[in-house]
Amino acid sequence: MFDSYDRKILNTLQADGRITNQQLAEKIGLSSAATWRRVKALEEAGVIRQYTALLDAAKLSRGLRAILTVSLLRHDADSKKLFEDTVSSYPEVLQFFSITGDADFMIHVVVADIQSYDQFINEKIFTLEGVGQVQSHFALRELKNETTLPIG
Amino acid sequence: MFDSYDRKILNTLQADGRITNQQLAEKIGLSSAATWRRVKALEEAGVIRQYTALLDAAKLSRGLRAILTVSLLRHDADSKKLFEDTVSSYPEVLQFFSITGDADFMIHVVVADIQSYDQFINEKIFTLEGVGQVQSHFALRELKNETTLPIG
DNA sequence: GAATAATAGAAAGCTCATTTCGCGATCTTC
DNA sequence: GAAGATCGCGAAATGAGCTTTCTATTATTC
Repeated sequence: MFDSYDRKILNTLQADGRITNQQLAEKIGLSSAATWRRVKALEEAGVIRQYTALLDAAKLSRGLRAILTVSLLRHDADSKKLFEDTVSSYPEVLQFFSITGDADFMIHVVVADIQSYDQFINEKIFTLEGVGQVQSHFALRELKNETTLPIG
Repeated sequence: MFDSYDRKILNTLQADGRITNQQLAEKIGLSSAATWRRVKALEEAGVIRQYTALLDAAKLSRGLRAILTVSLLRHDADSKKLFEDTVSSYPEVLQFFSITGDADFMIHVVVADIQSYDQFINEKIFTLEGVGQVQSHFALRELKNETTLPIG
């Protein structure tokens, strides 16, 4: 599917999304034209979803990271859909998964401080219809926080 | 701390990390020279940590996302440090937090399939010294998976 | 309200992106 | 194993964008 050049391109772009095409070409050992065509093909195929700037949450007053697990009281399609759409729309929510295990959902939230968190959970979670068990965990330390997928 | 121009720059670069400086300048309403200086200052200050390409995990045979919670049997500094350094070094581990609650750590892992996960947890987690309770949750659906911080 | 410090924009030179073209390697079909 | 097709490469040219320097303008401080 992907050859060694593609893998090098993907790894390099994960490490530096703003590298110039020429530098990328030199790094992987192809001409700049060939490199450019491969990058465009990877974007076209959706392998590269997006380019983004990763920011420092603490420097932007978003120092508190919380992980919530939530169970719903009812599991009919409508209740679930409403819950999913509403939670997805919250900007404080960075990750939101439906998961296996005791809880139904895991929500990853970034806010300024514990006061903001209190406000978030009271106004934006507990007010939702059909919310059952909710557990909050706070990140004490970020030992690793990456987006870089290992490319095999 | 940050004025309206800085916030616009950060939001725009989060949405498109490879936008040209000229397009960015036009979008936020400053000259390209002024915009360029602000972007460099934000990079210098570490507000912008990194530019990266976000890839599609499924298209790269990394279709299984698991969340583990782990407790350690001993909590002396050396045991913890060894555990933290080792787990951080695993490429399958994208996020790794020390958290509040029953468990000590939360680990976010991306692998190809359930066989790879079995291999990962048996060879790379259970083999570590002092690992106690481990719980695995699997992501059934990714309802939201972003890196975009809300800028206030 | 004058002095000082920041910050803006214009212009210019330099770098880079993107396209077009032709070549060579590899695969397919007979 | 030869003819044709296909694919992907690199060279070169053009247009677009980056980065710096210089000057003007706008805030800030006393």
